[in-house]
This record gives sequence, structure tokens and C-alpha cells, in this order.
Amino acid sequence: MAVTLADVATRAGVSAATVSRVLSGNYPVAGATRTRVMRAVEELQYVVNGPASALAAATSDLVGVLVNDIADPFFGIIASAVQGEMGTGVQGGSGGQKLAVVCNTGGSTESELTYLTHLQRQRAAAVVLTGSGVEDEKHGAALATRLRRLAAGGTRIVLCGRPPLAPPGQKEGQESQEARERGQDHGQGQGQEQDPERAHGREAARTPPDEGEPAPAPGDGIVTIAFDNRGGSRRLTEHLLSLGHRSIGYVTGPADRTTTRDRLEGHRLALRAGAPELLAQAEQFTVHGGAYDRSSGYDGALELLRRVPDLTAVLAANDTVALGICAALRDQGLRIPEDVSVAGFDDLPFSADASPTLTTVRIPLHDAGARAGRLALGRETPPPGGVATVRTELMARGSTAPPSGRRA
Amino acid sequence: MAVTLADVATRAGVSAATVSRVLSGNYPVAGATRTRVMRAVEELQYVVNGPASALAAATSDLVGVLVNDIADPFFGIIASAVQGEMGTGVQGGSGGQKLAVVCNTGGSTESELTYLTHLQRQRAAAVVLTGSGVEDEKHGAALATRLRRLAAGGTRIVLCGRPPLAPPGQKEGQESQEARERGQDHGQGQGQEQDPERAHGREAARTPPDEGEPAPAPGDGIVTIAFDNRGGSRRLTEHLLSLGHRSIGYVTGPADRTTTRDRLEGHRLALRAGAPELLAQAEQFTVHGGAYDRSSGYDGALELLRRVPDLTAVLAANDTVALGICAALRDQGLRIPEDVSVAGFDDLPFSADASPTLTTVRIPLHDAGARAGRLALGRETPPPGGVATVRTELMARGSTAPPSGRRA
DNA sequence: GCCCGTTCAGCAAGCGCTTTCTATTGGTGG
DNA sequence: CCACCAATAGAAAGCGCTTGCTGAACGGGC
Repeated sequence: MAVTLADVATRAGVSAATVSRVLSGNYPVAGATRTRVMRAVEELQYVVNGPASALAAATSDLVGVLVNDIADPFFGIIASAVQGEMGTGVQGGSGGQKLAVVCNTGGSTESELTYLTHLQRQRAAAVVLTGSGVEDEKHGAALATRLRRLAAGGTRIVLCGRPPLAPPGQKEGQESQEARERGQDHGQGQGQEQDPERAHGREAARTPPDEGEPAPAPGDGIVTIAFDNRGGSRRLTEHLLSLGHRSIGYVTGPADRTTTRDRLEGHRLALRAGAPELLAQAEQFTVHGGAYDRSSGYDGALELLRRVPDLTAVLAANDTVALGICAALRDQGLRIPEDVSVAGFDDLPFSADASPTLTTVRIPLHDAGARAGRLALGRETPPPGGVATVRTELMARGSTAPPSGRRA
Repeated sequence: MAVTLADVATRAGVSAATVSRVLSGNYPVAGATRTRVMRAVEELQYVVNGPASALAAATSDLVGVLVNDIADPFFGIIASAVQGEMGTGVQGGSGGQKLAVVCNTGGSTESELTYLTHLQRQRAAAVVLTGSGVEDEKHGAALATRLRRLAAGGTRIVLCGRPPLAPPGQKEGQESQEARERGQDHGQGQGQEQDPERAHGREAARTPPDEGEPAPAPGDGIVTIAFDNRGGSRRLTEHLLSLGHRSIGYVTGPADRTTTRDRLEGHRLALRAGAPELLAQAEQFTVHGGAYDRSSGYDGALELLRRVPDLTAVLAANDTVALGICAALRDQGLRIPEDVSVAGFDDLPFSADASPTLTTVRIPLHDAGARAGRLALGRETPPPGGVATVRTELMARGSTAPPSGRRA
């Protein structure tokens, strides 16, 4: 039905092997032959059969990108940065091109796992997990196990915007046993001896410098690009404190997310260091938002105002929430920043041109995503220890100012 | 290396064929056997090798979703609706589950084609193209050809939110021939007559009855879910006219996009019908925005104000642009809707809780996406003629009101 | 003039799974 | 009691591509 390699070979008057080699471009082929083959390919509009080639070569050109919310620019920016790295840095041949596919988990641990299964089934070349992870004991373990299995199978794993995986617990139950068994089988039967080259090639690629040791040091080869949420949040709160605020509300993100926790912790750290007297009532000043969305901010601000009428500043889990807060405050007749200061987190594009411009913490999402992409492709050497933390930067803008004292 | 079907078979004491059948569940297998196999699968943590099975079965479980801007909720909503349909309606077996992968074209025709190549290579089960297409003669032809080839190869094609493909020109031949035609087009310039074909195609699509010809009329199996942008836009303008506005600005979307054109056309149609005297200066009241984003609206509004100081209403290409317009107007000290009315398009979630709530035109994006997903899976019978147009609905809200007369 | 190193192309063996066709049952009706 | 059929399971032939190995042709050095 479809055009096959053999068809092209016939047309070009060569063998299928030669066509394959011309297309992958990793084998010497005489110029004339190459030209003839390319012409045949053109004429026949030949397109490689991905599954077949993936099967034969035991590689795939799929790279999965898991995001919590496809409609959130936070993820959109990361995802497109990752995609941007996929087609680059290769010669003419269509080889080397990867297909980045973004999978929308909707923040559900279940579909996260489902997608991983799909990607594993496709033998994806790499998987990039973005955004905050869910802090659930059970899920965390399941996820870690799964990721390590994937990594062991040759899929590169990159975490972007979430903390590194916890080291494998001592429990793991049957899983570990299974794994162990399988490992043994391999060693003896078809394992390393079967295709020492491939295995070796992979190792070499992963650890150019340090090798020699049998044990993969920080090991499993899972790379992490963490965001310094805590530090950024801390600096943000310090900024507010230094402006003179002492009545600072906080609307968090959804519970059980690493990002939510880290940002809140940073906030508390700043309080502890700069205004310990506020710590006692900290919980009173904290509203736990249900999501990283606008309405969460709107409702949170209202709740906060109810609890603390003389509020002079509100911190948000992220920029989107901050915008919701702004809306709520305005609806209550409060001016920003004269009556209440507001600050967000992430520095998404719209924050700079909101009115007033939003004070926030900038995360270099694009850079982080691009780096994640390169790591996923193995085009960049992993950071020492397998973990890199990207710096965050306070962007003090129009939405924060000293408390006017006019209220309260 | 990885666990294979054969491993499972050995462990379960059956043949590989049996395991395969148990997993795909489309063949009678004795209960006891099935149980044994399932247990072995569990114990070995077996995951099917996608490429191998795709190769053998000549099918794939990939469904591609092409979007113009992954960070825009418009696409996010459609994409997640499509994804939502993927895993549904199947029994226990992991069969039937498809993997919806979203590919971000960034609105570039080039990467649209690149992604299609990738998906063709993967032998994707279906491809859903969302959002406005680019109105470029050359690209349009290339795209149509490509899509038809894909469709011919068994990949289901669904267009969601863009007009149906132009019928295959009499050409289709070699590149050279297309090039020739292009040359002619250039020579003549680009008047309205430039794409008579498309216009005709649309007509035909709208009127399924007229057919009868042997030609595979709606044929190629490519299904379209079009949005009634023109009608919605027209109703929106009618709304403004009926409120008494006579000085109505319009900030368009990016040039050469079907959606941009259709919405503007709807607007002009309403003017022609309801206030023909305004048509003469229509171009004066129209600012051509560069993108469907906020800053495009902000800048557009400023420009409009410069040209037409006594503006009483502004229509935006979409909601995001409308928000930018609102920001600009506010920054100019104008109140909405007292001084100027503003309206958007799409009715994205944030529009309902903006302040003031935004008058807009609702497109059932979720429903449309879900339907596209079902069509892609072949779980819903295509509409007659292969084209369905989803209705749009005027949502009159707080951002529009009668002109106050206070200004101008 | 012979031998060997190069270069380039073909052969053929799989990759792991699906699926057709065939074999082995155990039951049934005549 | 035997031929026959339904129900299951297995054997084996690919699916289209990659790649190790073999082979042919050519050139240069001794």
C-alpha cells in the first residue's frame, strides 16, 4: 500500500540496504548512488515507516513532554522551548529530528502514569516532566519506580520545574524483587552479552567523563532542572517587609504540590528571619487556594479580606492567581498598590503589561525548557549530581509600594 | 533487554501468540489461560513494544493534534477535549487507548508541514488540525496535497476550527506544475478572484444535496468542524449597532488567517446590512493586529484612538485582544462600557470573570474538540458532506452598553 | 605482476509483534 | 462407537527497516 524502502530501492536500482544508509547518512555511499536514491525518494514521495525503523533500530524519535495544564502559559512556554530544541543541530539528513509530543495530565497523577505507560510503550527516546509534582507518598513511589524503569530501559528522563526524585526507598516491595530477578536473567542470558555495543554506546554517551565505576553515581541517569521557588519566594517577601508591610496575606496554590509548598516555605522563611512576630498568626494570613487559576485568587482575596480587613499586601502562588486577587481587590474598591500591594510568581508575559505592572519573581522558563530539551536529546552534559537549580529573580514593579497607612 | 512477549509467554507456559491474543482481547482464550497470562504480565511488568506492534498490525495508537499556539487557552481547551475522548469507551484491555499528542506549530506553515511528516512517519491513526489556517496559495496547496495523501494512507484527518480544504485543483501534479501556477498568480496580483476554488468548495460543502457526480465529492474522508465565525461576528456587530453605536473600531487578528478574515467579513456584512453609511470609512476604523495576543489589542486600541478620537466601541479579533484593548482604554482614562464598549470573541473562561465581564461570542470549543476527537477515532459518523459548522452564540455582558454621548 | 588495503554495495538475519493456518482437544449426534 | 465440530492453543510467516558481514571492484606498493 504505502511506498516502502524496497520500492525506492528498485526504482533507484540499488538494494534496500543502500537506501536505508543513504537516508540515515551514517555510512559511506558513493555520490552518484546517493543522488539516484534521493531522486527516487522524491519521485515516490517516500516517507520512512517509523514503527519499522524504531523496531529495527531499537530507537524512537518521540520525546514526551508531560505538563499539568496545557492551557497555562507557564507550561506553554516550557513546552515550546523544549520543542524548539528538537529539530536543531543536525545535518541534512532527516535523521536526528525528534518529535516532541506534549501530554496534558491535567495535574492528575493517574493520567501522569497513563501517559508514561504510553510513552514507554512507544519506547520514547526521552520524557520531560514539567511543573510541580504531587506530594503523595504512594504516587511518589509509584512514579519514581516507573521513571527509573524507563531510565533503565534507555529512555532519558528530565524533570523540569520539580524537585529531584527521592532516592529509591528501602521498601519497594515486590517491585524491587522483580527488577532484581530480571536483572539477573539479563546478566546471564541475553543481557549485556547480547548486544554489548549498544549498551556500551549508551553508557558512553551518558557519562563521557567519569566512567570506570560500575555504579552510576547519582545514578539512574535522571536529570533534574529545579526552580528555586523557595529562594524567590523568600526574596519576594523580604521585598514586601522592607517596604514596611506587616500585614501580608498569602494565597497558595493547590495542596500537595511541591511548588506550592516550596513557595510557601520561602515566604515563611522570610518572615522568620525578618519579622518573627508575624509567624504566630501566619496561618491566619494564609488562604489555601485550590488551583493555580484566576478564580482561586479572586476567592482567596475575598476570604483574606474577610479575615484580615486591614491587609496591606497579598502574595499569590503565581501570576494568574495574582491577577484574580487584583480583580477581587478592585471589585472591593481597593486600589493597587496604594491600598494593597500584590505580587505574583513566574513572571509570565502578561504580568509585565498588566495594570499596574505586576511585581513578581521571574523564572527563566524558556531557558529552562530549552535546557531540558537539550538534556533530553543528550546534547548537553548533565549537571554534576544530576541536579541543576535555576535562579529566580525578583521583579519589583508597579503593584507593590509601601503601605499608605490610609487604611487600617 | 526489555521484557518481551516471549518472556511473558514462557513464564505463563503458553505461546507468544496466546499472550498477544490475551492482550488484544479479540480472540477467544480460555479463562484459566487468560488469568495465567495476566499474572505473568503483572509479574514481569510487561509493556507492549509499540513500534513492533504497530509494524505488525499496520496500525498505530498515536493521534496528532496540531495547534497554533499551545499557550493560548483557545487551543488548550480544544486539545484537552480531544485528549479526553482518547481513552474512553473501551473495555478492560489496554487496547483501544490512543495517545493524543499535541504539536505546537506556532502558527508557522513550515512546522505544520514538518509535524505532518513526523506524524506520517509514525503512521498516526489520525491527525486533528485546529485553529485558523494560513491563507497562502502555495501552502494551502501543499497542505491539501499532504493531507489527502495522509488520508489515502489510512490516517483520519479532522479539521477543527478551520474551513474545509479546497477541492483538489486540476493540478496536483508535479512541483514544477504548481510552481508554474504560482508564477501566474503572482503576475496577476492577488485580487478577490485569487481563490475562486476555495469559495466554490465552501459553497459545495454547504450544500450536500447538489452532487451526484462521480467525483468523490466530500470524498477524501477528511472531516471538517468549522466554526461559524462570520455569523457570530455579524451578530456581534448587529448587537453594537442596535445599542446605537455608529463609531465602531475593529482590531483584527494576524493577516492571512481564515479566522481573521471570516470575523472581519462578518463585521462588514453587518455594517452593510445595518449601517451602510459606515462602510465607506470602514478601513479607517480597522486596525490590523499582528497576532491574537494582548499587546496586539493594546497597541491597536491606541492606534484606533489616534485615528478616531470619538470612538464609542471596539471589536476585537478575540478575547485576549479585547483584554489588551481594555487595558489601553483604561490607561487612556476611558471607562468601559460608559465611554467605550468593548467586545471579544471566543468566550474563553477568563472573559466571564474579567471586569467588566466581557461581551463576546461563544464558541463551544470543548464540544467541538470532543467531537473532533470522536471523529478522529471513528467513533462518530461524519456529518453529511463531511462538514459540520458549529453555531456560535452572542454573549452580551457588561463590557458593552449604549454610547453615552458624553464623549465626542 | 601479485597481493592487500579501500571503498562501496548487497545479503540476510533479525527487531517483537500480529495473524493466518494448522493441530489438538473434548464433546455430540447418528 | 466413530465421524465431525466447536473451542483453544501453537507454529510460522511476515510487517518494513537496520546493520554485521561478505563480496566485488579498484589502485597502489613491492
